[in-house]
Amino acid sequence: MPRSHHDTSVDSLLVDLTEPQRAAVTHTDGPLLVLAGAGSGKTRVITRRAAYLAATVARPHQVVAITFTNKAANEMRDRILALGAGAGMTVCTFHSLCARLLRMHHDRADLAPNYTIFDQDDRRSLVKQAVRACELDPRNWRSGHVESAISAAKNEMLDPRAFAEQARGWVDKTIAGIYEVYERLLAEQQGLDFDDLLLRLARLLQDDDELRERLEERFRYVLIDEYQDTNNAQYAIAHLLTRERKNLCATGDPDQSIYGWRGANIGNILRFEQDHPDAEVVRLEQNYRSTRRILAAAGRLISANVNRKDKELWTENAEGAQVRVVDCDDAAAEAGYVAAGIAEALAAGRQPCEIAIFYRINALSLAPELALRRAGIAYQIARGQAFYGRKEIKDLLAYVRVLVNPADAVSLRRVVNVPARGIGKTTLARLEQAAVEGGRTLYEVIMDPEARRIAGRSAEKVNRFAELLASLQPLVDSPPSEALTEVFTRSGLRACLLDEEKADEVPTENVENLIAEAHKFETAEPEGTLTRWLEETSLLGDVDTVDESAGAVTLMTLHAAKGLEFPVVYVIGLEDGLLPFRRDEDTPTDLEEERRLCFVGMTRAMEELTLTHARYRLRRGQELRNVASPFLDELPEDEIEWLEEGEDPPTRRGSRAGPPDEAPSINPAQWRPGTLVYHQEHGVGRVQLLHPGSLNRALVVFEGGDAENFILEYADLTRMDPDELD
DNA sequence: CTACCGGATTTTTTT
DNA sequence: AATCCGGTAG
Repeated sequence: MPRSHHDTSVDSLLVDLTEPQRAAVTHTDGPLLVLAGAGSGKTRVITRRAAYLAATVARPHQVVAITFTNKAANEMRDRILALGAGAGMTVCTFHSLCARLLRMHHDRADLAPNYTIFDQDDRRSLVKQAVRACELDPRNWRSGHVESAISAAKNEMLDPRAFAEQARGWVDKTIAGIYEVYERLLAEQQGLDFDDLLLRLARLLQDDDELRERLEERFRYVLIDEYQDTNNAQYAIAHLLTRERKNLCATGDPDQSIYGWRGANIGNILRFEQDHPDAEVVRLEQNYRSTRRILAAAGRLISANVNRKDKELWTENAEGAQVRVVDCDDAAAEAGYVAAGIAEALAAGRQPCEIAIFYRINALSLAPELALRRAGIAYQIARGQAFYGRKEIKDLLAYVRVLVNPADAVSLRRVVNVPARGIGKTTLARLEQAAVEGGRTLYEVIMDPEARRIAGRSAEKVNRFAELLASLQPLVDSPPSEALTEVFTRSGLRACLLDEEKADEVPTENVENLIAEAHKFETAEPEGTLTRWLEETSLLGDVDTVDESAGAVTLMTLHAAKGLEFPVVYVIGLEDGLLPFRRDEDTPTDLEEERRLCFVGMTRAMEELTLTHARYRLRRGQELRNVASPFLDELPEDEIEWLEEGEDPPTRRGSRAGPPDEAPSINPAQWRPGTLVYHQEHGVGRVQLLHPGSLNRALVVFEGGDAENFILEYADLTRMDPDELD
């Protein structure tokens, strides 16, 4: 390639950058900290810099860029490729980098090559097992607390012994015991939990100088995004990988640190300059994303944080509309307001993918979902985990996991009697006992014709199960989609689902979608093994499933929203106790982190931002009076427009424009006592009583004798003509 | 061994 | 409200 051509392409990487952006991009060797405010073009800088490195001082494969989510990684990879440099660059999340390196160097890490990644559920079940093994009452040692204690310990890079040593009270000492057993169980099953992925790689790099040097040689330039949300293990990895060359580029924003609760250490970014006295520091404070008013509101909010480096974002963007703050009666009214506003925006020409709804907790998605459905507006929820958490999906995955890693007893136990094949608790307990006594895995015991006699009357059933497993085993070398399809049929899962399908064909569809996903994986990675696919699947995050091209409004938690942007944003549930969140009176809240979370949500908005609050909200089944979030009082009045729901809501002002409009308005005349209705779950019923009001409520009694109160505007009730009966 | 019932606990946020 | 667990009955 002629030299001049080369130079032009490098120039084109710089030509449209501002001075600080260019400084960040062209800094090649030595530590670099990019303090990038929200919307300051950080991704642009990272991608340009990666491409610049690959075009000047490094080969693409010597650059590794680490992001927070897979979605961010994919986008970044695409953008770098689009710049014409960087095929072969490593762009991935911390977790997937760790998973891959540990797999590659399993021998040095003292791991089985086919180790499996244990997710939250698996971890829970192992913790429970550990609690039982310690002869503690599972009711007093609720897994939630123990799990987070163990996770915290791992984030601090404390092994069970170190944890026991620093344990103060009796509670911690007991947890140390559980931790130890948990680790043993995990090791027996060749499993690593999410925290282990980081911890084990950090330890490996610490202990194995030769490997560390090899990896340093390979990854000469390390870029880490969202550095404010790294935990101690990630911090250690970052520094171990850059020990000789110090080519560590960290980008982030202390004001967007929102993962303290899972061990993220905001100190990592605040200390960067002390860690690296020779570091170049670039500040990006011009915002290209939001209108002036949105930025002013968000900036005022975040300035209320005391523990904070002062920083002022500015923009040359238009002033824009005022930020709307809306008081609503209850969650339904709030959702109705949001849905109506969205309908109007769509009517005005907005695309659905330009609109997002954020909330503090997942439970808040329910009301908006309902309202959007009633309004005929397509939406998607960023909740990838939920899909993989489905029963039928987990069951199928468990079979596949057993193929990949027969030592995985959590999965084996899950499938041993799914579909029901007459191997119950007693039999399983006997088999497990035999396993413990013989120092073998549960799988080995099941497969061993001798030991199987232990099963007594159920021996024949265990026999057949063993044969099934043996016959499935060869599928481990098949392409993932094929393995899944075969397992689905031969395990009897498919028949079982079809059997139950009478009313519900969704589970089968879900499995089909899973297989389709596997197909996609094979296309992208033709050499991809089942093991790799499983790995990728277990490391999928919630945001990773959102699809801009889906033509749908996006709903997600504030945490998931980090790094994204939308022209139109609604943040709902701005109530004291919800945002800022308060679990209960004696669990302290990190108010500053909550405020940063709110800040993150607000700064996702490019043009229109609406914050809503409901005076009454259902919490744990009870309706509670809620006070508006103190954060709302911290906003600058000039930039805010306060609205009462119903005062001048953006309801049908162009009444016929917009999508099929079955919006939350019903004709009360169509409803009277005696009206026949159909409900998905309860079947056919008859309206008994009506309570008209701003929302029409109705008491419905169903054929089965069930009686339910519904809000007609939102309930999934279909009116029936009398002659439709029978 | 399965099926069902009542009580307890849950979710705050996630790779 | 919904799920999950343990216990009991069949």
